[in-house]
Amino acid sequence: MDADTLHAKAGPKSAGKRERTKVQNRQIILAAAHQVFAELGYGATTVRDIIRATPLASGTFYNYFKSKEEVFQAIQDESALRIRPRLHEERAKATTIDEFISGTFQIFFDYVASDQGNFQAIRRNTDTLRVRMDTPEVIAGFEELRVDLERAIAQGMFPPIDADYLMAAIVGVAFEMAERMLRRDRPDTEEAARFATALFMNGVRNLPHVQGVGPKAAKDNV
Amino acid sequence: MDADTLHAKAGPKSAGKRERTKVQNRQIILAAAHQVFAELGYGATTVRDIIRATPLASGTFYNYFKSKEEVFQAIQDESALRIRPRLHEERAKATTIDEFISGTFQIFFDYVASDQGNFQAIRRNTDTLRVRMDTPEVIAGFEELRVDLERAIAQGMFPPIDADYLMAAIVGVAFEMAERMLRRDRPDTEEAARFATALFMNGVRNLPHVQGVGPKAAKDNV
Amino acid sequence: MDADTLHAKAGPKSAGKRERTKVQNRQIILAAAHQVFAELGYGATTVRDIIRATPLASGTFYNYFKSKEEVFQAIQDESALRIRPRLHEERAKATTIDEFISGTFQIFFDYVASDQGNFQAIRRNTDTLRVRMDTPEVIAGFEELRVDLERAIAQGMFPPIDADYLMAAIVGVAFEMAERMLRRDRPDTEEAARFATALFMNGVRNLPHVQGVGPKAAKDNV
Amino acid sequence: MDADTLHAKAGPKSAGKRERTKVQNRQIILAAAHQVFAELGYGATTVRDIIRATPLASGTFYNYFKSKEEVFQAIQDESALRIRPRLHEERAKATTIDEFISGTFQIFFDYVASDQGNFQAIRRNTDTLRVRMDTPEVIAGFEELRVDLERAIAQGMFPPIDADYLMAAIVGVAFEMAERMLRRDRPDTEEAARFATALFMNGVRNLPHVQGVGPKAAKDNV
DNA sequence: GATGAATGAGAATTCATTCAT
DNA sequence: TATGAATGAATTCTCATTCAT
Repeated sequence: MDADTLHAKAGPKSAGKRERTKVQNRQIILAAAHQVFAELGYGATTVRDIIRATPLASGTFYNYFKSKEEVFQAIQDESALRIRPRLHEERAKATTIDEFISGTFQIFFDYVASDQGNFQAIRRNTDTLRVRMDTPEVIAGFEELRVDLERAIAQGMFPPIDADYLMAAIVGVAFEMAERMLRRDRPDTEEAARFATALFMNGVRNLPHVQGVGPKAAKDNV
Repeated sequence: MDADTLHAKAGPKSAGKRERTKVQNRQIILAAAHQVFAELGYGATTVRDIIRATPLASGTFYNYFKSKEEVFQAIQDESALRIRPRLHEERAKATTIDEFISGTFQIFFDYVASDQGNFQAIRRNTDTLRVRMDTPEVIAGFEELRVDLERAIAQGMFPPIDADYLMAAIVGVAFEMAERMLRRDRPDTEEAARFATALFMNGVRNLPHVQGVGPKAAKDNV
Repeated sequence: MDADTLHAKAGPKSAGKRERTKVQNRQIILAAAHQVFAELGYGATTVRDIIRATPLASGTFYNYFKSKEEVFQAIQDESALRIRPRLHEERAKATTIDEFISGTFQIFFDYVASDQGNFQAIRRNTDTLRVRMDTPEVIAGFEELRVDLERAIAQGMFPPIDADYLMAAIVGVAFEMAERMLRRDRPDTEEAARFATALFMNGVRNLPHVQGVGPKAAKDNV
Repeated sequence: MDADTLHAKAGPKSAGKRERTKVQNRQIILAAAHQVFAELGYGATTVRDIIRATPLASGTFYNYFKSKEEVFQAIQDESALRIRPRLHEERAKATTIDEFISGTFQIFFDYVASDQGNFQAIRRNTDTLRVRMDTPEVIAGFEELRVDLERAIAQGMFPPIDADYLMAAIVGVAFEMAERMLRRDRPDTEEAARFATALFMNGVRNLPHVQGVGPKAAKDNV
């Protein structure tokens, strides 16, 4: 008999053991799925693999998700849900293009670096190079960026350019660079943000110079 | 023992028959795999799927390839052989960053827009549109880019920048913009290439201007 | 602890509440099972199906019944209680074979034609129409017939004929004709009962004559 | 190396070992399904049960049938296919109602008795009282009976009665009585045919009399 | 009593691969 | 070499039932 049982009437905040176990199990499954996706790649992992990485019974999985695709989408959604407010807030504060762009990349790379498991589960795949499912939350995140861009254009911060393509370019660079960044020995989010920002601000010819043609770590992991 | 086999023994003239059949079967399998990868994506396709898309018997598959991984590799090799000339020709002509970048995007967007079989747009659930990019051909194309990029830096055409990140940026923009482009009513590969090239050459502030805040087509297809 | 439970403890007046809920739940389960058996057929329905058709929790089911077999039995028992009066009334009035036979068919065809919920017509594949007869009520109905028939023979209303075969013949005709009847445009239970009764009373040569070789409706629905 | 291999070119009749094994396996599965349906009833048997009653691997089942329903239908079809010509031939020879009716029942009951496994598999069910799937062949058999009846009516052998209902009545009596007959200690097909014929010729009051109210065997098996 | 999540046995089905023909 | 049926491990998913709350 634990504390909760003793104080079952303490208030609405004590959700009850049942409720807590449910939330816990969902997290257990999501964490296990992370792990397995990151190890085997999305295409190669089976529901069994996920269950095996869990102390739960096979049937329990299906109390929470209908398929591995659904777990995957849940992971994506949670991710998008966590980062979206931060990105939006940062962009809202921006008064110049530079702030808008650099803020977006910095927040994104920081998030990715702090939540490696999540991002790697989504992006790193041994067999297929890219699997990205557009869950409602992810799409919403893209849309939010586009709306923010259109607002910035309307306000005159940006010139009247193709917001749809610019959104795509930002998203593409963010995701693809994030993946590369995580493969490096010591991911440096500021370096990545600086690179991306410089590219968007001044183009290829004004990117920061480096020693040699590229980082060693990258070569090993093509 | 079928007619072909019987003929093969009829005389020295048809001695090449067997050889030709072997080559043909290999091509049949590769073509089928090509098709199926494009439809289902590499991760989701099974050897059975490939065999089913073939007039051949299941056992025959194993006379040519050990697994779908091996077919994948073969397609990559063959497609690299086919794509390389186009890429090489274009990039070999490039003497400036501008030509290099614009050539790359133009080729890629043209390729995506024209090669229907490879880049089937598939709708998932209700509102999500994804484009299959995990196809041997595409991956080979990116590897090409990577190699060329490193060469260009080594030759001094590009400043000594982070080639790994630059490749990622190009790939990300290419991918993501391609998807957006395909959603538009009448995909305009030159417009897309112009946009991407301008971004990489001069940054956000010098992108081509448009009427209104964004193209109409994009709005319809969110 | 919900409102009902709280009320139950409010005072002596609602002391019967719990009892009433128990009876209600039993009825809820029986009604749901009734429905589901009619839809899926007895063989194909699972306990889960029954629970799903209920607002109750799965565990609750087992407070009332041990298995679907037990629910089946309970429905049979209850329906026998409900049907018996009608059957009894009709057959009790019968003093002749004719009345017995015609009463039986008339009741059965009326029952089938009227009780929509129980006798769902199901289409299999493309062209096959079947009528659900594997429902507790129907089975109970046939058992009734069997008992009554044996009683009638024992009472001397029928000659000492093979009751087992006669029961089989009546059941077979009832089943098969009922299905045919339901396929017709406007099922006419009296016509069907007249036909069956005439057959059993006087044989094929004295069946009611019709225009043409067969009813139009029947032809349309083969 | 068996005879077939040695004489592989003997002619089209020697189907080759592969072909023979295929036919054999199909028969093995059908026979096992018979057996299991008869033992457990259609509703309760699983594909696994059928496979278990077979020396074959689980996957092999699916080379032949997609589900237990399909096996069931195959059994029915084979059955119907075997008996239909005999029934038709007999009815074609008939010049009187009596011959038509008695021929039909006699052939049917003989067939059922000689092929008990088959019929029981189809009809005897512990859980649901009746499962009969109308496969194309079975439907064709019913239709054939109806056509024969309509022809007989047109020829004046039968009076102008409802052929559809009469067909249903004959089918119902045949199936239901057959089931009862098989449950008896020593199935007597002539007795059954006599009973059914007498019923259809002269009605209930002229059925053959028996000692007691019914056979002992029947009582045990209700 | 009511609840409904957990359980894990077991059912349906697919898979890659082999091998006799 | 081509064939394609056989294999049985592996996978997805459902089920009846239990039991802590």
